[in-house]
Amino acid sequence: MGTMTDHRPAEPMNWELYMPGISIDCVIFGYHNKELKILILEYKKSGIFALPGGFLRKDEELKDAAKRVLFERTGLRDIYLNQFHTFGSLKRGDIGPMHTVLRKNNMPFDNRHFLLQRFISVSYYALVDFKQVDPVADILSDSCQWYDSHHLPPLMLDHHEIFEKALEHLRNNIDRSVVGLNLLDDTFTMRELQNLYETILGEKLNRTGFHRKMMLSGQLKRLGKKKTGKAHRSPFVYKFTEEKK
Amino acid sequence: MGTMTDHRPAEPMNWELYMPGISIDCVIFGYHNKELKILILEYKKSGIFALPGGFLRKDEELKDAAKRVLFERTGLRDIYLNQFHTFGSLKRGDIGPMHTVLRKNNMPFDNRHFLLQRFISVSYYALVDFKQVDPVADILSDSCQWYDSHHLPPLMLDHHEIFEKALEHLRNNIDRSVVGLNLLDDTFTMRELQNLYETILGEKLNRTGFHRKMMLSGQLKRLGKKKTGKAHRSPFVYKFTEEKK
DNA sequence: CCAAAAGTGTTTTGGGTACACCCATGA
DNA sequence: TCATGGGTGTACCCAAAACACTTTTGG
Repeated sequence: MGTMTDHRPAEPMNWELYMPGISIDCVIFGYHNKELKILILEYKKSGIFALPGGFLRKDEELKDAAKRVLFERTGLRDIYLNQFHTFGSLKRGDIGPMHTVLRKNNMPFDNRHFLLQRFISVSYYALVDFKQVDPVADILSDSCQWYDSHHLPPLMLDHHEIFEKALEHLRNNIDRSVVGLNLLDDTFTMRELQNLYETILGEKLNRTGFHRKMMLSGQLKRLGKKKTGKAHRSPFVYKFTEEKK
Repeated sequence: MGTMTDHRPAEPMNWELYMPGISIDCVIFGYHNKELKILILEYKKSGIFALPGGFLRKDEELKDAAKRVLFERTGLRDIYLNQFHTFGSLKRGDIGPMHTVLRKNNMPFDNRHFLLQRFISVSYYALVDFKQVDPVADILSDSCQWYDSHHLPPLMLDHHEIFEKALEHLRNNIDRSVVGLNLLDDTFTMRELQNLYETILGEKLNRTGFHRKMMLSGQLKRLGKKKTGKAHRSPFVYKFTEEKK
């Protein structure tokens, strides 16, 4: 769509309401066509790509801020959000890119502008339903869209490092979380679930072993058969016993 | 000892050099007499207990800041330091305790004092050699000492929650790190190493299984026998093959 | 010789992988 | 009936746990 909805800030931000020097960045994972997708936004007219991020309000819990940022960028609420690291590299203090953004947008600023300071980034990752996301650009960015994780545009500052660390955490925690819950349809075949796991982990898994492990985990409930129209036995479809978050 | 050494700041801090709103807290684990110890400092004349913490200089890498803070509080360098979480609860904005500290110390301040703002805390944990630590109080605190992790004093703000999360991370990562390297003497018996693991994990471990696993890990080198003076076979002593950090 | 703790060999178990085989389906 | 992919039983491997046994030491 691209239309501005009322919950998303259309007015210039009042920087006084925000904690200086602290940003929140989100690595938002989606899944489509056996590809792991990441949500990336592009700043207006500048050709600068970045993870969707935001800032911490002075009266706001850190976790709430992450949820709000995610909501403002994707319209999604109550998503599984995981804080995984805080980045504080001095390279983050490179004001070049943001300088460009402000200049290209004819926004007045001096060197003490809120956006031109050093930030440390408290970073979260989220798994969201690819199909339910309506990426909408905000006042500073003119595009917000999914990129295949293998073909990301060059990202500003250390955002690529942030993405890599998020992926590392996602891979390490894949067994402890119900990964498919937000990344697949309500019902899915075992092969579809396995494809998702293989995409995230970046490696092939044993088919029968995967099948057995998933069934023994108790996370799955088997429903009826699915007609594929293909020349082979029709697979069962499954759903997660846990409710969608 | 308690004497001020030259590397520790004796002068009032120049708050201009520091990032506002960002603190660094360290959960420093030691080990002694089958007890897990935590380093806690007490603010002068106020009866307020806190984790040793500090602030991030504007020109400083986050990780370097954590190392510096640890150094200033314990005199230890180059310790295994692990960032595990960033805490941002609004309760952290409770200025009561710090207000008390400043007042009791007759330090001039107004409500915009650096220490009286909301902080988010980037938190690290470290494993240090109990015996090599010379806890020295700094300008704001009048004691800095080890506490048994089961008998901590009431800690300010959310510091107890920080400690609990650090312990959780320590337990989860115990297999992936050479836990005893800084927590035991240079040489130790297998039983002493097992005692350490059991103390950290808070549960009994199988003796023979532990023995075998440790030997197979390749982390240990067996040295000579140790005379215990007890009425039983004398154990071997071991050391880590990896160098002390 | 006994008790206590250390060290080690043997057995059992359980999870993971590999492989074989059957099943269902449409061409 | 063949090819294809889904589901399941069986065999095997390896690491961890459980157990038994021996060794060493001081009393």
